[in-house]
Amino acid sequence: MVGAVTSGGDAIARASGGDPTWTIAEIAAEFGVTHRTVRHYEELGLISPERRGTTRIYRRRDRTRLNLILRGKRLGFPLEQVRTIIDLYDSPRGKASQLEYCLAQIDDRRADLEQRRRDIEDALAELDTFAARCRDDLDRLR
Amino acid sequence: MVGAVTSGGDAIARASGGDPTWTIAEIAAEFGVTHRTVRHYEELGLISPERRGTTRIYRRRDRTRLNLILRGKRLGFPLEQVRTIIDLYDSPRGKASQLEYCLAQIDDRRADLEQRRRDIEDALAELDTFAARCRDDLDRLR
DNA sequence: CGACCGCTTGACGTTAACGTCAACGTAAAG
DNA sequence: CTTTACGTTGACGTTAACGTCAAGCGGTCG
Repeated sequence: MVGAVTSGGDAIARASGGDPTWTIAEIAAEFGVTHRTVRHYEELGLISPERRGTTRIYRRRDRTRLNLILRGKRLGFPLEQVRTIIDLYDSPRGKASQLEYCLAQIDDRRADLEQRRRDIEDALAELDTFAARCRDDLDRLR
Repeated sequence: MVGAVTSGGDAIARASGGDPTWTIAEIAAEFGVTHRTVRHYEELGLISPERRGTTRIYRRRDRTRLNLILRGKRLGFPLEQVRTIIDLYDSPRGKASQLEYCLAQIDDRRADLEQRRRDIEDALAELDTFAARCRDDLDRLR
């Protein structure tokens, strides 16, 4: 075994010289999903790990994407929409027209996220007033 | 036609004396969903409109619930989870034990919503730095 | 009175996001 | 060299959230 490994039950970095890689099982376990889920994301083109022969090899880039995907899911975005934002993040931005398109897309996403933020603020505010009423009622019962 | 109606293409309040009611078509149109969707929510027990004979009659209470449902959907909550929060809002709160249960539930929901808010803040922050980089690149192209 | 409109119920279809199962390859371990 | 563990490709199953007919009922308009 080579290389300084921080260990601790985590997935272990392979390829002593290069950057660390992970197997599908390690990735799945670490992100709290099944290997089927990971494969599903690949089928949809959300991630595209390298192959050593037929075996999938995951790198940092894939982990970054998985984080984006799972956050998107927590936020309730459909995977297709998650794809558009991932594609946005590594779309070609060489030409001015492409950059302007990116900026436009970003504005769209911003608007969407801010709508959700408002919804969340509203929901939290309602919960708070409801909780206050509950506490009042509880106090009055004593 | 009786009663002060603000009109304007909106659904019109019926039942001159009592409180306003709406048909399923009006409700659906106003909330931007299909009547099938409204019926689906009823099948899941999320709303339970009155009946005049066989026809559904929607009141303010149903509209409140529909607002909760649709906001829950925008936030990506499954309808079953939406139901739990709706049920929470009009659950019995006469006894202290019930009020304490409510407060506990509220804390759960709060935690969930705050996680989502963090996710959204993160996503917005990333979008912002990405947008800044895009604008930089764009400036440098001139 | 017939036609039409809106409402209702039932039942089957569809899409997204996986779950699950079978069958196979391969590489290290006994 | 066989067993065992992990990985891979299909392919079909499942659940949620509706969509989409089909068929029937009840008022009202001409």
